[in-house]
Amino acid sequence: MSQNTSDLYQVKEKMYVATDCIIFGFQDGKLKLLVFRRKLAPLEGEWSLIGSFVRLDEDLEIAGQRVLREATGLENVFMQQLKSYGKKDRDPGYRCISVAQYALIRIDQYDEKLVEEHGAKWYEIDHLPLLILDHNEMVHDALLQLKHNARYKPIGFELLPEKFTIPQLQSLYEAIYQRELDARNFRKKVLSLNVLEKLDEKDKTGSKRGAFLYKFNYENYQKLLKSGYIFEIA
Amino acid sequence: MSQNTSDLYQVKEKMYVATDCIIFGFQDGKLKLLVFRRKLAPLEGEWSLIGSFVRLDEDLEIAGQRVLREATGLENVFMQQLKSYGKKDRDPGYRCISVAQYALIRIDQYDEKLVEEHGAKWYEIDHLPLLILDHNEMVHDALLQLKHNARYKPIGFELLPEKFTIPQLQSLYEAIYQRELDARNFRKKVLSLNVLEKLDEKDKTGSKRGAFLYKFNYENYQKLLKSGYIFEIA
DNA sequence: GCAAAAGTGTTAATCTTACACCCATGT
DNA sequence: ACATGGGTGTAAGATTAACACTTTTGC
Repeated sequence: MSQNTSDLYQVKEKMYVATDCIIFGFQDGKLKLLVFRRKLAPLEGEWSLIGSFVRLDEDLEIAGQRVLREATGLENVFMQQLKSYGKKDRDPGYRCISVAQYALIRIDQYDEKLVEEHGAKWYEIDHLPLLILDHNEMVHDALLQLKHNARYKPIGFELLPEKFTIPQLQSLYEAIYQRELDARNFRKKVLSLNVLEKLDEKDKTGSKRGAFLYKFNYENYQKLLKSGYIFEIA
Repeated sequence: MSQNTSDLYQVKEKMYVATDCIIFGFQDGKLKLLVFRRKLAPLEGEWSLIGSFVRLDEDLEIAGQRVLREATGLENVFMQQLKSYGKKDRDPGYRCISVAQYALIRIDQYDEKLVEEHGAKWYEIDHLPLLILDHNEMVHDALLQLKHNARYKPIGFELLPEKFTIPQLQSLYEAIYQRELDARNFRKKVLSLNVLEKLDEKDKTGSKRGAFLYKFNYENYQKLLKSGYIFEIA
């Protein structure tokens, strides 16, 4: 009976639902995180992940895409739910639960300009500033998840340009795993999966000799999955 | 400017936050799910996961433990967050986001009685009834997660009694993975991890000869982790 | 011509898989 | 004595890990 009473009581208790975005990028061989100066009190001016309250008339996933669009101008970005943070006192102002979602975006000149306009900054993942609330915890959890997921799913490619070289891909994985990989074994492994399509172009930015460019072939990846073979890098 | 206006507007929009529990158990060689008859309109009497609104003054994790306690009488149960479900129209009555958490519990006679008192029923995982809302989707996602996590973390033991035999453990993993395992290879693998402590007792319920009982040794598991060796079963 | 990154194979070690018979005991 | 599940080892195949030199080209 006391249970029922309390249940009825609780029915009235709505709370704020926010979504915060952990935005990863890759540039100059470094894994980077996009952080923002908070624009509202309390904690105005502190470093923070970008986030927003979820609207009553929008799906959670849509809210994440909206936040990203409003903050960076980017659309159709790879995004995946991490987990929800719901400690009762995680936000000092009011009771608020936050659904963290992480995004992988391709940094290029265009993006960088947009980002600057929005007052944001890319930080190297191992030189992050102190973030508000539980945002550092979110980043930590997201990085663990990224390390894990990049290994078993081809999500790393979301961080690279459409055309990339094998050394670039290796450098990305080294940044994610935070350890060095053997170039010969790495090349052998990724090529053996048959999901990379070799192009007739070379990228000369990385060396005088130039390295061949590749594209990720999604159809071949689907075939790989159907064959029962397990995608795994490192 | 229109962004700012809408942001301010949105600040007022709270919503219901619920948590739903996917409760797994293991009995008679089968992986089972605990489902409940919904007690409130709408959809009263339909099969459902057990859940509750999260209270303003309780952590998300605590809410999960409370739900489980109220529904089954069990305390200190293994529980882990799955993900949050936030489609805007997932609940026809009102806007509500649900944080799904999955629990692993040891079924025994005592538990079964409690469960019955609460009007719940254990269903085999591959003969589930139709559940309300997006609950079947939650179960599906939880099962995928369980398959994955049981492989890399010693959470399977949460489903077994404190003392168990190797054949029981194998049967559990077969139920989770939904495929048969080779008895010799399985035994070799789990014993090689050095996290099982062999007891001087035998369990005779499974055969005339009886099988030795083992206990999971958490300290040894910690040592295994520190050694850098990767826990993996199958 | 030299510095700098791209590209290429082999071997040993490890891990995984497949597979068949004897053991202990209750009936 | 027999039926039932418990317990044991080995060999072939697959995967991983370690390792060094040649190629190309801009300067």
